[in-house]
Formats: sequence, C-alpha cells, structure tokens
Amino acid sequence: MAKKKNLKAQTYNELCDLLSDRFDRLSNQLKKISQFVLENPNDTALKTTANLAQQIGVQPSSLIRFAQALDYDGFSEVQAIFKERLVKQLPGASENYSERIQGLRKEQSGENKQSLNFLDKFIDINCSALEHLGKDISPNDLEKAIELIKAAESVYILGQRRSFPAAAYMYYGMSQLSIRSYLIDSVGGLLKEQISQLGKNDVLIAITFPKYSENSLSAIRIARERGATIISITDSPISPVVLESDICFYTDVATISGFRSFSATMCLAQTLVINLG
Amino acid sequence: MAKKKNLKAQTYNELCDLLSDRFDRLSNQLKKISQFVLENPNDTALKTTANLAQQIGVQPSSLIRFAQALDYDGFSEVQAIFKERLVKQLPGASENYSERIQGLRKEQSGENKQSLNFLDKFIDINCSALEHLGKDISPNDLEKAIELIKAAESVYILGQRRSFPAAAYMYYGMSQLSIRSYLIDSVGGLLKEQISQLGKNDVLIAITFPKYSENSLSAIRIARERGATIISITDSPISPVVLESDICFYTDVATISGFRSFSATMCLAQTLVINLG
DNA sequence: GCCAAAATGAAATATTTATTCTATATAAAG
DNA sequence: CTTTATATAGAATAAATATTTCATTTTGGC
Repeated sequence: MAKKKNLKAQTYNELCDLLSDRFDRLSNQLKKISQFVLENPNDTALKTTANLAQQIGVQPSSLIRFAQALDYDGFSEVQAIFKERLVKQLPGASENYSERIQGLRKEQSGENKQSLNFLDKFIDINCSALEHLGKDISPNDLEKAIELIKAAESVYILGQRRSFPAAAYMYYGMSQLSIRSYLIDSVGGLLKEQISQLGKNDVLIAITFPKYSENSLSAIRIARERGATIISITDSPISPVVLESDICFYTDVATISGFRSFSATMCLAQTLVINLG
Repeated sequence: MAKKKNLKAQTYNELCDLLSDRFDRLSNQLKKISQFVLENPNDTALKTTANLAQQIGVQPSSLIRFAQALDYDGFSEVQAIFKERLVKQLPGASENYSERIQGLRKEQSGENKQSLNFLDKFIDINCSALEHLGKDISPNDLEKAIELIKAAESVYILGQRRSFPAAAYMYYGMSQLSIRSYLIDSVGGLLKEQISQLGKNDVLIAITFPKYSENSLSAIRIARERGATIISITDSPISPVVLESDICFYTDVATISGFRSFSATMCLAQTLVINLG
C-alpha cells in the first residue's frame, strides 16, 4: 500500500492547525481565502460558494480548490465544520464554558459521581439558558413592561405549580420596594376570588409553562375581561397565553430528565423587579 | 389595486409574533413544524428541508406549506431568518460569555437602556455564580445530603423571605417525586407549630441568607433539639446556621443594587431534587 | 353517511448550488 | 526567450435541494 492517507481535520480547531501548517505553501488566491474564512467564520458557515466567492473576490472554483488543498473532497466538507462551530459556540455547548467546567470537574473528582454529573449538567443548562435570555429579550418590551408596572395601581403576580417560586420571588422583591403587590397563591382554593380583585388600572404578571394549568389560563382570561394589563412570562410564542397578553417574554426552559431550568425565568424576574427600584 | 399585500415578517421576533397569531389556525402538521422550529432554531437554520422534514416527521413539502402559510414564498425565506438570528447572536470570535454578552448588547442597542444594562449585569452575575457553584460544592457533601434525604421519613423545607422561592421549588420538586415533604411556609403565623412536627427520623432543609431571620434561626434550633437532621443552604461558613447543621452548602449570592442573585441557590436546589429521583 | 373542502404523502420537476473541465494567464526553470 | 509547470477564470456539468404537482387521505358540514 502506497501511503497511509491523512485523516481530514474534523473540528474547527484541527482545521485551524492545519491552516497554520500549510498556509505558507498555498497559492495567493488560496491564502486570500484562508484569511477570509478565518476572519468571517459565520459567513463561511452560512453562505453559498457563489456568494462567498464574490465576497472574497475569487472564483467559486477556487473555494473547492481551497478545500481540496486541505485534503477535503469539496468545499461542503469545510463548510460543515464551520456550521458545527457555529452551533457549538452557541450557549449550551460553548466550548470555553462547558469544557472549562468539565475539565475542572474531572481533575477534582476522579470518582465521577452521579450527583456531580447532574450538578455540572445543570450548571451548564442554566448558564446557556441565561445566555439565551440576553439575546432573546427585546429591549423595547422590557422598557414597556417596566413602564406599565410603574403606572399600575396594583400589581398581581400569578404563578402556579412550577412557576410559583418565580412568582414568589417577584412578590418578595416588589414588596421590598413598597410596590402595592399581591401574590395569587390560591391559598384556600381562592384563586378565582383573588383574581377578581383585579381592575383595569392593575397589572397582572402571569408566569406559565407547559403544561399550562387550566387554573392559570382561566385566571388570565378573567383578568383580561376585567380590563387589566397582562404581562406574561412563558416558554414560547405559541403558548396559549400569548394572545391574551399585552407583553410577553419567552424564557428558555431547557429540560434535563424531565425537569426544567429556572435560571432564565428567575433572572428575568429579578431584572424586572430591580428596574422598578 | 386588488389588495394591500401583507409584508412578510423579516426578523425572528416578528416571526414569533406571527406564529403566536396564526398558530391556532394552522393544520396539525404545520403546528408540529411550528413547535419544532421554535424549539430547534439552530437546526432550522442549518439543515436542509429533507433533513428537517425527517427529523420532525413530516414531508419536505410540508415545510414549504408551512412557510407559505406564513406568507413567505418558500421555506428558504424562513430559513434565512433563522440564519440571521444565528449570527446576530454571535459577535465574531467569542471570548468568554460575559464579554460576548456585553459586546452584543452594545451593538444592538445604541440607546443603551438602563434596563438592558441591568439584564446584562444580572446574566453575568448569575453565570459566574453558577460557575463558582461548580467549584465550591463538595462532591462528598452532595452525596451525603442525598443519602440523608433518601433515608428520611419526611423532609421539611424551610425558607423565609428571600429564601422562600427556593424552598418552594424544592417542595414542588420533591412532591413530584412523591417524597413525603412539607413546606414550612408560616401560613397563619404557625411557623413554630409547623416546625414542631419534626422528629428524629426527619430531615430539615433550611435555606437562609442574611439577614438571617430570627424566625428561621429559632426554627432550626427547635428542629435540632428534636433530633432532626439538618441540611443547610446558606451564604458563608460564618453564617449562624452552620454550627447547627449536619451538612452545609454555601452558595454565592452576588449582589447588585442590594439585590441578590438566586441562580446558584436554585441550581443547587434542583440538583438535589433531581438526584433524589 | 355522503359530499365538498382541506390536509397530507409521495413522486416529478425546477431551481439552486457545488464541482469539474477547459482555456488562458502567470510564474519559474533552463 | 522559450518551455514547462502551476494557478486562475469562466463556462459546463453534476449533484443536491427546494418546490410543485397530483393522487390519496382526512376532516368537517349538511
């Protein structure tokens, strides 16, 4: 057998190494491409060969030659690596972050305990949920929500079951700020009665996640009928509460073993409260 | 002119709004697709129609129908929006997450709104609190706590004031797991009476932060006198509860404007609960 | 329970996109 | 200066991918 074939670089980092290695021996155009792809990894991941070629100022065929000079069959293979990088870098799989934690864990506990794995996973999930939060919350909505709450006569906070802790936090925070607020806690099964206190100068902050409790949904409907302003925190644009709400925030509820991450929701809750103060 | 043409949703947020609006009127398959794309925006951005269709469990043509139901000409237009979202999230080569977040924020809101700064700061604080958590929690303590809880006849959970949300979460989680658990909520001012239920085969999980409420402290003392096992979550080794506790976890409660980050505490709470399941 | 309308699946087609091929230009060696 | 090898552009082709069409199933109204 003539020669053992070089295994292609599979990850972004390997690709980087390969490039530093061969850069000097590449032709002018291929150097140009190298520089571009390293400086514009996102474009490289998402655009078509024709597009990229134009942007770089080379022919599409040069992109293929570039890939082949790096031992790939075609440019698509290179692009796949950039795509992978794009999602890996995203919250949740952020190489720095996860790797850092995992490395740390390994070194400090050789025993690899189950409970620690869960802790790590949770930290990871919560962190990525937080990162998403920053990106997905619309600045305008946040401002608007704060204005509405400030203008309200009273603020009612609704969160049943898993959403109750977040609701309880908001209630605590607002009380500290001497905002006239009420926690709808269903004590004594009096949810409907509690909701009926709401008037048209009041704001209802409703926190709901799947599976949306029928109690919460009907409470929101009642509040709406009574003319209250409704600010919701829920999981997605297709949650049943969205259409009933004046403003809606979506928080990422990544799940692990059927349980949901709460950090993003809590963080948003805190942000709202603090901006009132 | 026959009819004013609807302008297509151009951004991810607009697309979300559109989906909330029309979701109810979509057919089953189209609903399925809606859910998927909202839950898997990255896949939606990067994969081919055939791929996605298979993953969702529909025909490729349904994806096009989905796009058309949202006034687009084809699925490619939808995908373009998801692609845009994907890169908007990532300002260039990412350093660590806080820098990333800060960079992002600056660029997308020239107006530099106060509320956003708070959101960013919070995200940042919560993320580092989580990171610390991973480093600070002792594997042995975690294991031991889990064993103790598993062995307990009943679990009582105490958290007053700011600690109440975390306590409420643990109560919720344990109830889901059919663990015999009680939330000491002081309803009706009956804290002492609630605590007096504790016996020597029970575990008290006490969550306390400065300034440690006198109620909580005396509750812990009573529980101890009655021979219960005490697992605490508190802020530091010099917290007054440490000496009363069998196991003690410290969570980082970074503060901003006098308010405290809760993520680490919540995360630890979740980890404990899940390891019981 | 029947009919019309809507939704879906599956294959056919159109379009886009990647890759190869060929001619031309450029650089290096004799 | 010529020759040979290499690099590049641009067009041609192949492959992948999106979209349309049509047959079949399902749904909802009478």
